[in-house]
Amino acid sequence: MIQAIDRAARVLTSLQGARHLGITELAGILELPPSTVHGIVKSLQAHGLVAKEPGGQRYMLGPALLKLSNVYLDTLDVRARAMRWTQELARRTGLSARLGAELFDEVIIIHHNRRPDGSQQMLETGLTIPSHASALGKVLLAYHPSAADALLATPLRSLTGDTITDPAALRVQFAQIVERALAFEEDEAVLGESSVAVPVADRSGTVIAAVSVVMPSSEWPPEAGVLNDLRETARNISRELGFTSWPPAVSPRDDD
Amino acid sequence: MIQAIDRAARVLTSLQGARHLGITELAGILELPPSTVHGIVKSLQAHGLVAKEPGGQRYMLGPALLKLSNVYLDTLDVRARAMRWTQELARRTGLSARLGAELFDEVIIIHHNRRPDGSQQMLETGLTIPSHASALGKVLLAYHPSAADALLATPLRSLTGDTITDPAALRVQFAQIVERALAFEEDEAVLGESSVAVPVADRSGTVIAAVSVVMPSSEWPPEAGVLNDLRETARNISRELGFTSWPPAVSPRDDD
DNA sequence: TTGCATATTCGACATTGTCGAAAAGCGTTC
DNA sequence: GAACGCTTTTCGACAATGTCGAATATGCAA
Repeated sequence: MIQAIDRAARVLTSLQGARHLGITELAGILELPPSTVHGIVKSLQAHGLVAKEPGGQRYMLGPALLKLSNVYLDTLDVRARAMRWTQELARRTGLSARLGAELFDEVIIIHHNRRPDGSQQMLETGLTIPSHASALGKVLLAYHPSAADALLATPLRSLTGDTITDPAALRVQFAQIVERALAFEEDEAVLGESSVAVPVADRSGTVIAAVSVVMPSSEWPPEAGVLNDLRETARNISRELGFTSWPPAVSPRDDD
Repeated sequence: MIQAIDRAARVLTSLQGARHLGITELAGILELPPSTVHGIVKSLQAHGLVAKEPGGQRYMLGPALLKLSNVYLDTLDVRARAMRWTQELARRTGLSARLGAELFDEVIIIHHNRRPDGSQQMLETGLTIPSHASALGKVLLAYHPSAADALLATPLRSLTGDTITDPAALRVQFAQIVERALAFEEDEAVLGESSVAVPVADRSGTVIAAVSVVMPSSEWPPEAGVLNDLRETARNISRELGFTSWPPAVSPRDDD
């Protein structure tokens, strides 16, 4: 691990949390001398990864990140394949559909279809949810034991009163998830919101993403038709990616 | 400029261009030994800025960029203020509206409202356009002379047959743009598409963004009403940002 | 204007990244 | 099915590079 790059990435992460920070504040967070931090920030700024806030002496994240992330989304094969299927899923179920991928101990939403009723809904692409509190995340963890082991070895944060933070309880769920290729979550991330998720596998059989539908907890549990639509969606996407032997199995991974 | 960070950023830029690259390919592009590149890529990967492509030995941009860029958009004060005004602009004019900011020699679209007719339109947020070929970009250059000087000192790329690549011609336009607080572009970026843009200034009077409406070239030129709506929009956003003495003037900048 | 806090510059030092060489994987060909 | 060639990955000595203290400049507040 190259120190300078590690520090640069930590600068970005700090700005991700705090939005606007001066050199001294950053130096405090990173426990480094201000002059060192200054050199790092200037280097990032030269590439547009960090920008000086207009009319201030503090720094914020830079526009180059937006361009990079746009290309990132374009690069994702799963996303391109999944889009038409999730749209159909949202249409058939009348619910909002999400496609999520693993980002360390969180799930990041890489595509989203609003529920068709047209109610005002925010743009969710790019949002992250702690894996243990979401159906998407539980799917990804269930099929990625080494990540699950690492996560369960740390204390888990509770987001609502209903978030499951007990490692043993989660392990039981993971086993059931793999067995049924289906994960649930009731009010565990957001009160009043529940979801169901299924795995998406690529040609090698590795689970690389998950699809979910989100519904008001008042409509819980989902009808059997919804579960079938969801399963079909994941199956269709996986098939497009070259995976045919549904359901997927837990596969050992390199993790490198 | 810290060398390691510069190299890391160049890795990201290379992946932005090529989507998928192996260590050897990257080493070729950056003109560095593969072992050096490997160290850099691994460091970026540890922070999710780069990821190994599923089932391959090449690398691509990573999901952490999406999270960072989402926070970037959230931190932009202009964007938050502008959204309701551009929506109104799109509604009144029946055209698609854009909000753009400077990213080196390009404009990056930080917000977008589709034209209300509901035709299928792609998501433009995050797209970049060479500044000299867009109305948004020409506004930003006209109010940022040092950037304009730097850009005009380099050869300009032609995107369509109508792209203006002559520095002298552009300088003439810049003068007119500042005078009228209005920039035009006819088929200069995309054939069949033309646009008009106006500056957005912050409390200090610095032009930090631009708003535009895009229309089919067949509807060119825009009616006076459109120009008025556009001007009003920019004025309202600027006022929300604390700038009152419309129109903005070219202001000297630190550029640091 | 003065004073304080923060950002920025500079340069000597030694920590840190670099890069050649060697090893390990992977895919492909014969 | 085994051996080749290509690419990725590991390792460690060297010196180039980043680091950080001190000094300076800048900006904000009183």
